[in-house]
Amino acid sequence: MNCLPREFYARTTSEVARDLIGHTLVRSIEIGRSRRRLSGTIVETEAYGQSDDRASHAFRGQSIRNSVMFGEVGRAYVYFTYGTHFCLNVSARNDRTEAGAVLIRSIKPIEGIEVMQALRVKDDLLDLTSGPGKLASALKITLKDNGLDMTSGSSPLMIEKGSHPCKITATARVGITKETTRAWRFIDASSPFVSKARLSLVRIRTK
DNA sequence: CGCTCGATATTCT
DNA sequence: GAATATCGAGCGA
Repeated sequence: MNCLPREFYARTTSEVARDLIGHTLVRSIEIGRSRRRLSGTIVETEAYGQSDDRASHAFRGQSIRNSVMFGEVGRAYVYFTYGTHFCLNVSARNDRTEAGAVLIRSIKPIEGIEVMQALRVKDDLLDLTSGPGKLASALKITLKDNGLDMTSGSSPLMIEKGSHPCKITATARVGITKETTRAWRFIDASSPFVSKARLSLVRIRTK
């Protein structure tokens, strides 16, 4: 359909993370007997590598949890963390790398906003999907979605082509304690829908 | 506003 | 046992 093709994800994870900004995350869920389409524009991502990246889940090799990071690119890697939240990644890496993924941190809500508000039990648009845990909750993403093909138009979770913004900013990743100086977080700096990351951790470097 | 802290399950040491 | 790719309530200014 209109999905980003598999080849899009077969590149260096930081390039994929940067280029995902502006594309559209699309979610299809069942409510009773009908299907609802939820979507939003990706405005914030983070790249995670493997043996070169001590902050990556894949750093110590393959396990049950991170196996999607080692498999086919363009698939959903969902994990559970802090006992309460799910986070959505898409697997990506170039052909010289064993594993990698891009964490989708924030989207700007577009379609199915009232459904997201009900799932989040919150109305404020700026607080609806501005963070990886919030976004997963608003789109009803759980471990059941781990491994879904995000390049297929028939998948309940996919990424469609959007318009790439002209100005993207790279900053340090947030919420990690290792490799904190690497500028592998990418945001559409003009969007108010990026997460409110602790500013003290963010070193701005305009690209 | 901004900062601190507790929740809470899975993974890692 | 400790740490965790987080969030939101509660507090003080």
